[in-house]
Amino acid sequence: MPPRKTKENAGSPGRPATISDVARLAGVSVGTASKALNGRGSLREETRRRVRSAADELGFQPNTAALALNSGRTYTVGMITTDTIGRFSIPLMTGAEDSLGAGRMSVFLCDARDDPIREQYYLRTLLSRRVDGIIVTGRRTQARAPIGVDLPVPVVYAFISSTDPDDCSVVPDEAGGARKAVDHLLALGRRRIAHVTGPEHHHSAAVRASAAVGRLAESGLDLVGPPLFGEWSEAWGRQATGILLGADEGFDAVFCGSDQIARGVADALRAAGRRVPDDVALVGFDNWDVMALACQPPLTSIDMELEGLGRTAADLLLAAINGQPAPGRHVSPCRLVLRESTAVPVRPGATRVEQV
Amino acid sequence: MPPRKTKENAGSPGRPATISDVARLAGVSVGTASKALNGRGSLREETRRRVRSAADELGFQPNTAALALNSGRTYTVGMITTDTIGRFSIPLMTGAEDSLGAGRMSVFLCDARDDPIREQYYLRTLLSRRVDGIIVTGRRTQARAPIGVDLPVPVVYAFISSTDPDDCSVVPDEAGGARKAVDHLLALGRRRIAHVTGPEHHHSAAVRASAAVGRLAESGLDLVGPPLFGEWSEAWGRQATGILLGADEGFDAVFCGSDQIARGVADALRAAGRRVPDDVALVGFDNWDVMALACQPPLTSIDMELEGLGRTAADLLLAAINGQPAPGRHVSPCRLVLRESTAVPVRPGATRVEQV
DNA sequence: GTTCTCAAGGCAACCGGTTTCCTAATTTTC
DNA sequence: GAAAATTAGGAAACCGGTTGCCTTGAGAAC
Repeated sequence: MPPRKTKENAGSPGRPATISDVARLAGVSVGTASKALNGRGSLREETRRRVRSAADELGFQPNTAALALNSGRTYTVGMITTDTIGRFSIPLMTGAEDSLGAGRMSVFLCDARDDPIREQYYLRTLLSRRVDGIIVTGRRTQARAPIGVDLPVPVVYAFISSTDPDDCSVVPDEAGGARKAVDHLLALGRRRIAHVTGPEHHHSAAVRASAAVGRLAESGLDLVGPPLFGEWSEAWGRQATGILLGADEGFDAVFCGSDQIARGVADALRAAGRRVPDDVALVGFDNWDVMALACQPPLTSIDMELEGLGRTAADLLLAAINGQPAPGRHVSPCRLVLRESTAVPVRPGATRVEQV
Repeated sequence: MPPRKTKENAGSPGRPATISDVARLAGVSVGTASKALNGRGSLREETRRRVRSAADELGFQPNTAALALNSGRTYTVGMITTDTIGRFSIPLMTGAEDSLGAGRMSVFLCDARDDPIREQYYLRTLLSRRVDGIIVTGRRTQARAPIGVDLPVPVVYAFISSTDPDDCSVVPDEAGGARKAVDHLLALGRRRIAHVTGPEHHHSAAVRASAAVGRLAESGLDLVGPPLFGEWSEAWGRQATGILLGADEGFDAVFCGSDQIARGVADALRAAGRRVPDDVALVGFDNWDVMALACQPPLTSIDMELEGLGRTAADLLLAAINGQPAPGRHVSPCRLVLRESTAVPVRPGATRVEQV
């Protein structure tokens, strides 16, 4: 007795069933089979049923290459991370993939590793595969040269942006996030705020620092000392704390350019006997759970909502594919996430208000 | 004057050039154009040149859907992460993508988010797209039910493994890694070793713990106290350290089930006045740079070489696609990475030997 | 009984390539 | 100078679907 073919393995693992197989089994022509399966043409209900059950029996799945060939659409998009896939790319990818999957699009993943040659190679590959659109992401928010000019498909930049203002980019409002951090500290009554952040030449560090300085100026205040530019590391956070503690000026809050730096600051403050948040309130940036939650105490931080950013980018791309492009920079707000590093000590009768 | 068409934007952004366009421009038939571009048939060198330059001028890239249709191969593989894309998936994906890209394969990314429905949906999608193969990854090393039976394409499981021993799986040798950690501590002369790790029901925690216990037993030693099962968090590391310090037995080393736990242990030890590595040597697991390097002191750890694992998985998949399947579990070794948390204090005349 | 109408479904072109087979032109051979 | 051999390149089938158009047959209208 030959092996019984079930619905699941029918035709497998040999060659996947084609519509000709279905048509033959149902006793109709391929054209009719196609119409039956897609609800086109005028067919008897009984015929449609026969074709459908034949398709089921064979486990028929239309070959998307064939569909692509005559629809001109592949229902496929490319996602190029210009630098290595990392902590920032993941939520972006997850969000984008989420929206695209809902639109029945599949995603080609391309990791260009900061190599322009790889990038162009992937671009050619994607175009050759006739993707319906491309999402470009990266680790840095700094604007970059467009990935190509006059491309035959729409492109959306997510997190990073394109230097061409007519390209569609979706970026987090880092400056707004920095202002929210400062506003929060001011609302807590802190007036002597220091800023420790990453390299001065790093776009995010520069933007966040100048936004923080700007907001303080609006309140007639100055930062305690200049912004301390260094590395995006805990070690730098610890080191910078030493600098702050050694200076003449006192401080009652530190706004950090990243959660890693903030955590280094927290550790160094604790080692020096300063209490967080009582003596020094602390705000980080990124809301990276691994850092923010493990920090002692857990860290108030600015969340760039990257997953939402990825979803927005995907939605804009889908719209562009459908002929509704939305060129330009789309700035999406950051969110302040409150934790104990800025918690106001609970006083009887006081109500804790979350501000966003 | 009409916009000058350059080599880059020729034909764009309208419709991408087809081989018919190339043929027409070169004044030959499509068949001849195809032969010229692929080095087939017998053509005059001058004709080939004419066709090639026409293709260049139009920026011609063959439509891969058409290629797929008559070669039966799509040069495409699917990568399904059964649970959310995370810290472990990234190096796996990077490694796999690396090997696959070298084989001119493109990668479809599918994030199943621990949802069996999504997983099956993605599987159907991939099969409909006629991928040449599938890589299944996940966050946990525990064996899982096969993603499908009698699939028409080869499947390789990476990091996770399939419960079907005939499926091809590539997994890290976690037990071997744990033994390397214990061996290292023993070689340093430590005899009173404790173990702090994740949840008891978590496969990795169980495997690593029992391998550590087993290796100690081979040396006639016991763990200090039972393995401390808890969470994969720094907080648990700190808490477990409290338990260890409160117990009667002394300890001179802690092997931790993860770098996060190890870092919690390091912080708690320091807070309690114990020196690392002088009083207590510390080994982590995962070699997660963010944790291992920021730890004070930097953490000796076990690296599962996930990127290599991803590459291996991809290589095995490519081999299977080319008719050379290698069924079964493929175990790949872990590597001990030495850092200061187990550094032997430098004595004059002593040479530091790295052991792997 | 003849013509008209309409439903049902087959035929074939098409999407963009590759490849096989065949023809026409040129060169070689005697 | 005619036959054979070789070369260059065109025509068409094919991959797996979709779709417009045409054919067929049955029932309705006259």
